[in-house]
Amino acid sequence: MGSDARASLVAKSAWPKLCQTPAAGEDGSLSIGEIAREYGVSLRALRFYQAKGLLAPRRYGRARRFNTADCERLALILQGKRLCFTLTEVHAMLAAWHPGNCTLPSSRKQCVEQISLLERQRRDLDRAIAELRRIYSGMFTSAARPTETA
Amino acid sequence: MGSDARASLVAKSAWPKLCQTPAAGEDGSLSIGEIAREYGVSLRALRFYQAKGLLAPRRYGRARRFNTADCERLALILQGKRLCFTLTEVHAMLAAWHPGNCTLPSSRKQCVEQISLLERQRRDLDRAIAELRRIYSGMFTSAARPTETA
DNA sequence: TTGCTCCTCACGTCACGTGAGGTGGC
DNA sequence: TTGCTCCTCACGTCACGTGAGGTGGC
Repeated sequence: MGSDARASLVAKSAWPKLCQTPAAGEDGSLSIGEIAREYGVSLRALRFYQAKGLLAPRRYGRARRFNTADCERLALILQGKRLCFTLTEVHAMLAAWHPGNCTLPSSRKQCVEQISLLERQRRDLDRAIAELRRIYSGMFTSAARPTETA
Repeated sequence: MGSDARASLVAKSAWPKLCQTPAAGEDGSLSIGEIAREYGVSLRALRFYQAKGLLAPRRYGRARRFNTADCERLALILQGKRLCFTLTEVHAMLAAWHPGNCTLPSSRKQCVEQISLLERQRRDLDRAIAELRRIYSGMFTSAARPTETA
């Protein structure tokens, strides 16, 4: 292991032109695989968030490196998704976001409107569940044993 | 109006080769515009359901005509959507559906599984709403007036 | 040479929305 | 000629999933 570490240092002191990837944990940054595991998201999702301008990891050659600020942004993105905001909305909120703010939605209006949107969705869900339960019950009454529901 | 109706009858008795569209209501069938208005769906949605094999209206030339059976199928499709089934699921349920059955899901298993899916979604919605309310409340305590929530 | 991790296209999914450009009968 | 209704492509939206084909270091 000791000779391996030394070999790594040697390689670092003579960085090749096309591959300047820091070794894992060397500068506290994470590879795409590491941040994916850490936050429970797919590699594809991370690349997609970057393509949409939500994340902007550093590049070392072609490889991505996510630092602490990137991790914080990802946490905010995932909070936004949990709260059912679209990525377009998350993008706008991140643009208006300032350090020290630990939650994504920054205005009362955003909260109120999202709450009423989600409450409407919940009512639709409640109706669907109630209708499914009625149908389920009807399957017993219309079946061979008409007294089963009694 | 009388002469209009007669003209329509004349036209019917000498149907042109490329346009055999029956006049509105003449055979009880509906044009795409009529069924769209009747059921509150878009023309695009109706064409999409047809492309997916969920509807199969008759053709008179290029125009579509929806008869009573098509209307019944559309009602079932819309019920399936209200119950949050995917169109793929609706397609399979329609294939297994037999006349006299007035609801779409035909097995208890389908009902039970859909109910548990929707209940899971409702729990996620509940959590999101609760989190948004906490954030909203926090905006008052962390703002200029710290006693506002008391 | 094999295995692992990373990369970039690029098409697929889901349920349509939205033009574009054309037809047909009053 | 205008207005209405219908038509067929075909690309756009949303948030990724899923290969395909290639690279780089151990």
